[in-house]
Amino acid sequence: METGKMNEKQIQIVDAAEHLFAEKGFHGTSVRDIAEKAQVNLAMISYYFGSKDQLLEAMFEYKSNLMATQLEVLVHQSNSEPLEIIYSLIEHYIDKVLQQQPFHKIMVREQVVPSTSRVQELILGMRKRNLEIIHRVVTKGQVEGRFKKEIDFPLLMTTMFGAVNNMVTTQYYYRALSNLEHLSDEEFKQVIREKLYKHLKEIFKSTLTNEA
Amino acid sequence: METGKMNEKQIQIVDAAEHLFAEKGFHGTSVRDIAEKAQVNLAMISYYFGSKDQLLEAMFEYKSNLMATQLEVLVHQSNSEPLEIIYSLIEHYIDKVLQQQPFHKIMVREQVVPSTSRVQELILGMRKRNLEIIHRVVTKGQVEGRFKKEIDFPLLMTTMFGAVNNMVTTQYYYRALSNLEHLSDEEFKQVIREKLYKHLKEIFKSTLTNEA
Amino acid sequence: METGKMNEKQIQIVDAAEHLFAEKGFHGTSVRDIAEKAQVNLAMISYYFGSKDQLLEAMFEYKSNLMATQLEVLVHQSNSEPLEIIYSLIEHYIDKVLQQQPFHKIMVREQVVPSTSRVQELILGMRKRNLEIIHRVVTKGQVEGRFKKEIDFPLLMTTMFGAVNNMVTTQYYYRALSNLEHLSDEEFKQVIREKLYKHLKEIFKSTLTNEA
Amino acid sequence: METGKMNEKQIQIVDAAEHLFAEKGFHGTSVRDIAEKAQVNLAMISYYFGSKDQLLEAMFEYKSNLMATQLEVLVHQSNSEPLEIIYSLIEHYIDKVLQQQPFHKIMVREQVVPSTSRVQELILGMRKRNLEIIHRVVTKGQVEGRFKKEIDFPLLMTTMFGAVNNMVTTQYYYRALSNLEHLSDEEFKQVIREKLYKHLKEIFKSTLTNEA
DNA sequence: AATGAATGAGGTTTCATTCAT
DNA sequence: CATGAATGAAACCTCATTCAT
Repeated sequence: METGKMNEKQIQIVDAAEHLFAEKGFHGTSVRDIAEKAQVNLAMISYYFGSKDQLLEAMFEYKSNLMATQLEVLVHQSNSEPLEIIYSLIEHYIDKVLQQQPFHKIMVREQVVPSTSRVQELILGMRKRNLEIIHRVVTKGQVEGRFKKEIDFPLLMTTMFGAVNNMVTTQYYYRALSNLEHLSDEEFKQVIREKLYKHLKEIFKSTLTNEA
Repeated sequence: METGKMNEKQIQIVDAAEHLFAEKGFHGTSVRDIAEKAQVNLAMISYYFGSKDQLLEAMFEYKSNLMATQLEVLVHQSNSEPLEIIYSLIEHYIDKVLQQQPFHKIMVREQVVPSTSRVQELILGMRKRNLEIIHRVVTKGQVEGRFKKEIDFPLLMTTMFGAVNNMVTTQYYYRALSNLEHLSDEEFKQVIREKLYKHLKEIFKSTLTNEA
Repeated sequence: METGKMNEKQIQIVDAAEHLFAEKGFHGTSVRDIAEKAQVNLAMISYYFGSKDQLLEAMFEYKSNLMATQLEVLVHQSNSEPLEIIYSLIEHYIDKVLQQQPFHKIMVREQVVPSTSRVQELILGMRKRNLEIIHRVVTKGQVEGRFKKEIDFPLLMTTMFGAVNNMVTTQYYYRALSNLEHLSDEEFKQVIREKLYKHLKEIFKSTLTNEA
Repeated sequence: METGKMNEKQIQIVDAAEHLFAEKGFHGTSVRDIAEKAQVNLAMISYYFGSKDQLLEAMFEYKSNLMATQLEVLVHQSNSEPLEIIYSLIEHYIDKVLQQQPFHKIMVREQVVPSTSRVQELILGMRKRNLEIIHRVVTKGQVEGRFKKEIDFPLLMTTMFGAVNNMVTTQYYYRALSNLEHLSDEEFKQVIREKLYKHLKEIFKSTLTNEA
């Protein structure tokens, strides 16, 4: 399945699958469910994607391509301070996740298993790419003397990924515990976006620099 | 299923299920798999737990009780500074998660869906309990003038839960990215324990206090 | 399983089974249901009766003995006219069925299959005995010149059995169609008892004799 | 399941199920048995009917429609005497039952329980329809002064249903008791058809009219 | 290119029964 | 004598996939 070569029906299917996998998990979703939600003939899924597994793979190929595009641009465009670049990367990541919530829920579930499937390869690839990009910026900051010398990037990334993913996957709890049930979904999304911006920036700042 | 009233066979089953659910997900695991792994007759699972769903519930009841015990003790025993108490709570939480890794992987998966099942109730309950405990300590710190006045507890908790859970569920990636494959599982566990201790303490410190 | 040698627990079981078989059929009832209704340990059913099948057999032995007792007496005691004897036999049969409704419902279900099980043997035996008794009376009536010469007893019996059984098994429909829902169960029972008395006597009279 | 829209495979299944349910009862028959007898894949039964219960329902919808067709015609076509119309209705009913013996055996079993399932609804519907039709004819006879004024239709119907059903379900006994084992099945069917014709006509005549 | 029909495999659960005590 | 624990067999159903058209 070559990326970007999906026709309308295929996208319908992937979209339906995305929401269902996010909600009920891969195994908890039947191809029948997907066909129904996508308003597509049951056999079309095998016809287009070969199998349910391959549908998931295609989805990851498709989505990971959609996501990994502009990071490079972000880094190179800005000539500002390393911390500012980091900030914009953080914002970018949070935005992406909040835009692609269902897909991230799927990732949270599927990354649990360290199997060597195509899907895990893709996740690892995404992680690596993200890590390298931020690594370069951080190194730059270190060279410039603005960042600490000893920094555990993977751990910092884990913190960011973990905090954001946890917020997305457990927003229901967060909403209840913060008494934000009166907000619309969109308003609530804005609230957590801003909160995550601020919070993660502070964490990165205090972890990377010596400033308070 | 009353908690703490499990016999040996029941514990065998729950243990087997725990590992399989963690690895392959709830729907990805068949009761046959569980019976096989637990070396128990297939029908015994229904016999003891009624159904696969109820087995999961029983597991959550059982485990959540195992986990929620000593937090209170920790808080009340120590008469030291609020930050020290917080630190010990953080350590305690990290220890628990690292000890109960399979169970936490299950939680990560199952907490995704905001349904109103018994399981989600239990997760919410655990979260609430944890939140209240830390809330009290933080409030104490605020009253004593040691902590900032404006603190978003749920967000801070989300960060801790997220970072730790993400580390646990994606340790495979972390290990690869940090070039720690040469360590034994146990050594690696020690490493991330210490890293998480330090890292989260710093985050809490910088978030709660005005110190660097 | 010798008849009449049942202890209290066994009778409890048979009673429970009787009602459940009547309501849900033999196969539709599980031994668990029976044990529960009889408030008896599950294993006791196999223990006392050997198997579910044998429980049914024991029930039939027990019940058929209970039922077949006084018919002979009825015939011999009365020296009155044949038609009067027939009448009292009809009444006796109707009374028995109305008293033993659950058991008759079971019979209606179980007599459907012409297998050669012990149960069907018992049903056939009961039928034969009943037939012989009425046959003797009818023959007497014929000899005395009061009854027609050509009479199809089995058909007449079938009519009686069929009408009464159908009334018992479908009393729900009859009650609805006759607008008798306002009556209590006991009152309704009295009503259909009297109706069946009268109706069947008329049928027997017009079938057996030349009178209007 | 829309009536009359069954394809060949579906009819195969329903036919197989009909015979098995008649012989062994609904619960005594497994879907495996049905699939085997219908020479059809096991999964097709769920595929076409959803479940075993729904298969029974579909069967009842299908059969009850097959049966309820020409009664009206019978009544309206004949301009003859009420009693003659009644006679033709009786014959029609007996013919139907003898043609559809397996289905009637199922009805006898299933009508026992006064639950509010779809199946019982359908049985009640059939009964009501039949009752209304004969009711109109009887009323006509009463208006014309040919029939008695006080007649219990439901009871008379019960007698007819009961006698015919009992004959069908217990024909094995009847055959043995009447020494008709030497006849072929078809011959035996003819015999009981004629016997039931004659017998039920006499019963209706003597019940409805004042003639001998 | 697209699909309605069909299916083999495997899912969970319930069953009647037995066994050790 | 009685029973809680255990089990093999079979129940019904759903699954992902394929095939003929």
